[in-house]
Amino acid sequence: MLGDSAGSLVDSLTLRSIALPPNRVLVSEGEVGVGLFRIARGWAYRYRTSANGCRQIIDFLLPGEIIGLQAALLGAIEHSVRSLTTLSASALDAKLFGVAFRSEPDLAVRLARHVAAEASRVDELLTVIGCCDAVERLAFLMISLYRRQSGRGKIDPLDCPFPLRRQHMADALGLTGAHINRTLNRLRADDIAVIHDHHLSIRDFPRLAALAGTAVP
Amino acid sequence: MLGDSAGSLVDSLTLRSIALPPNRVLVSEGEVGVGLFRIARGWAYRYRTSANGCRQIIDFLLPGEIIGLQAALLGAIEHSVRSLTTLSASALDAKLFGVAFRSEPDLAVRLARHVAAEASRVDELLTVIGCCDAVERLAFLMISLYRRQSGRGKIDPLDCPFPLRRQHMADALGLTGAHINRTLNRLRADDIAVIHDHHLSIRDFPRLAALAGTAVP
DNA sequence: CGTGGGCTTGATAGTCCTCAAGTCGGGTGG
DNA sequence: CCACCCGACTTGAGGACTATCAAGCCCACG
Repeated sequence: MLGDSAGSLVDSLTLRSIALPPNRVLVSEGEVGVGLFRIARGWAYRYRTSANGCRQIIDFLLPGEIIGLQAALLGAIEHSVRSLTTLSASALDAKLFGVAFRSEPDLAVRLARHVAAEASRVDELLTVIGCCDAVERLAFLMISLYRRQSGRGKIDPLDCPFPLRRQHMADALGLTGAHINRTLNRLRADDIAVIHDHHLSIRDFPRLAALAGTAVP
Repeated sequence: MLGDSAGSLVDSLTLRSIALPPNRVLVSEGEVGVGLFRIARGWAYRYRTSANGCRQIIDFLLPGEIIGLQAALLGAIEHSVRSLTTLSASALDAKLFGVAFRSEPDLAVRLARHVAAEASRVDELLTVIGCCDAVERLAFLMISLYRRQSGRGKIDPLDCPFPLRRQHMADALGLTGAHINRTLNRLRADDIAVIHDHHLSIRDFPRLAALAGTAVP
């Protein structure tokens, strides 16, 4: 997500590498010394826990992306982050900000753009949850994660890794695991898309895209 | 929302002032020459239209806040903005960014923080819509808009302007106008909060805050 | 081989939507 | 000044979608 030229500076601020098994906490809501990481391999997700105990997944984080930017800017952190798969990441020095904003305006712009792009994705998810039914929500999640992976090249056409459990999809889309299951069944019965063995196979891209409410490109 | 020292630079980049009646478009989804505004008086809101024609209000924008930051950072704009009330705002020069990020790191940080704060509000709204029922959603919206106004001082305790129509609340919370109405009735019957004549009166702050899932401070 | 977690499925119930009719108030034109 | 009209609000009845709860299944793992 960050361009090449930024890589060198980011690399120079790398403190240490970490490796995590799936489902471990990276950052916990309310922490003060906020962590800043860059994902090398694996997926993570960002979530909040509502007062009634229910979890809302806000965004998924893929390799190359940065964890904790929003938190570092705001000082306090309002969400938690967990590994979704086995994860390896590098911890970055928080003074990346001081450096970036003072002496590297291009990197600063890039970081700000990263925050804005993340925000735009959340806007989109909010719109889908607020406006769409279960089939459309699931279609959106599939198309969205498929595109984010294909954007980084080397993706089999119409097939990509999809490491989410039923419960992750449910918590991301404001549904229950049971209903996710029924909805997946419908998508499979209609021969639109199938999730099997942690892989997504898109059988009918145009129809899936139409359900997701996105253009076909 | 921006500190005083930033004001001078922001002011120096003011191009012209505009005034709008309620319910007018400021920025339209998909535009290229993106506008950047700072609200002087009145409220606006930011929304997206989903493929099925339904509208999702993503955030409300109050006096002092900046419209179009996310859009300016990303180049393309993914949402629309409308005036909620009579609105006056100043248009800012888009080269604010070039200037800010190159020669005014403090302002750059502040702008980035503004984007992050907006993003955090959207995260929160997403969590509420994904996890909570109608009463809790409405309570959240009330507390949230009450706090944003009281944060800027001079607010009658437990009473504040609330210029939203039923349909605005519905579109912000993923409900329908009819159900908003029934839910408002319940909050009034339980003597928790009342909306009357575009004003919100909080009758029982602790219970409203509990429903909203926020601490009482 | 037992155990636990994730997945699957059914029956039932609740929340919220849809649609439609009726009310109210403010603005406009005669 | 009054009649009219339109938009916003209100309320009811019925139905759709999704949640809840519970049970059974399967596989990986100890």
